[in-house]
Amino acid sequence: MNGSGLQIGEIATHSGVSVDTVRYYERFKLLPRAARSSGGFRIFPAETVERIRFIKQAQEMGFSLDDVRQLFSIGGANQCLTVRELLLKKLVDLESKINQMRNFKKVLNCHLVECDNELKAHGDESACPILVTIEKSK
Amino acid sequence: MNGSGLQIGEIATHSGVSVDTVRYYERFKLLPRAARSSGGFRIFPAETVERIRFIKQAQEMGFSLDDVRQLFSIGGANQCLTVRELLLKKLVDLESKINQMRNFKKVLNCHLVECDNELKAHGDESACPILVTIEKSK
DNA sequence: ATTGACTCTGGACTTAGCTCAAGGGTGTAG
DNA sequence: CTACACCCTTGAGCTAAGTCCAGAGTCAAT
Repeated sequence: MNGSGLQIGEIATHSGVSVDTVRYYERFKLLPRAARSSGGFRIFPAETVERIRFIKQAQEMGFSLDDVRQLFSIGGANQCLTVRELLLKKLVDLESKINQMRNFKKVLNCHLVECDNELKAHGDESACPILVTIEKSK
Repeated sequence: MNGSGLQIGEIATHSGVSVDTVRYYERFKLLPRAARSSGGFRIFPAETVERIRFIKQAQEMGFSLDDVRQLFSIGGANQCLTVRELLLKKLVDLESKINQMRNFKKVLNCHLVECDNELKAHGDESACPILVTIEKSK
């Protein structure tokens, strides 16, 4: 029963989420309501897999499902501006997040080095020096 | 009533969270149980503010409160290794996250440019080109 | 002694994003 | 025709990280 439509299970495994999640996304309008077989099974177009992957990626980047739906729910004219603003805002977020991360990475790295030195010097027995330092790290 | 102890409200405003959150953190063992006044009011040492800020920062970096508590809950010897592993894991996470973000930033930037061009070319009336492109973006 | 701002505890409620369960139907291979 | 994997809907439950509430007590100032 497979011209070029996929069942929910196939979609799920190919996109790396659970069938429940796929249904959830449909309910949540992140996916258009899928066509149904005569018996009521959902039949998805193959692109759905890509779409779900996109959703997941956006999510990782700090977009909420609501945000993503906004991106998708663009009808015709004029709303380009809305999308633009959303993207712009998220871009700024991403940039500052990246900077914060770089910083924090340094802090953690620093702790790691201390940790290693301590281990080398006194073995397992010594108290961890990280916590002392961690309190001071802005 | 202030030698060098702070009330919960002061802690809250100085560290930028709500009093409820401070109490929550105490219950959750992210803060040591605070001393109490004769009447039962919590009295915090000033460092608590820094500690809460650290928690918030770690959280931003993708640590869960549970992770943070692990960092804090180090007793004495030997657990240095545990902390080490946690930090190491988080560092790797951070790095891959940063890369993902760089990537996604490019994708979004690309969309923005298209969006702008479209607006310049056809004004508000044109359909947003982002969505077409977005579907294809891995 | 009264006011008004602040705090206490315990527990219920919230939001996002799933995840599970119950009870039943579908599709196909043997 | 029966087995078995898969699917359906509805609706409840879960986790994280708070947030809010009621009813009561505390503290400093007037």
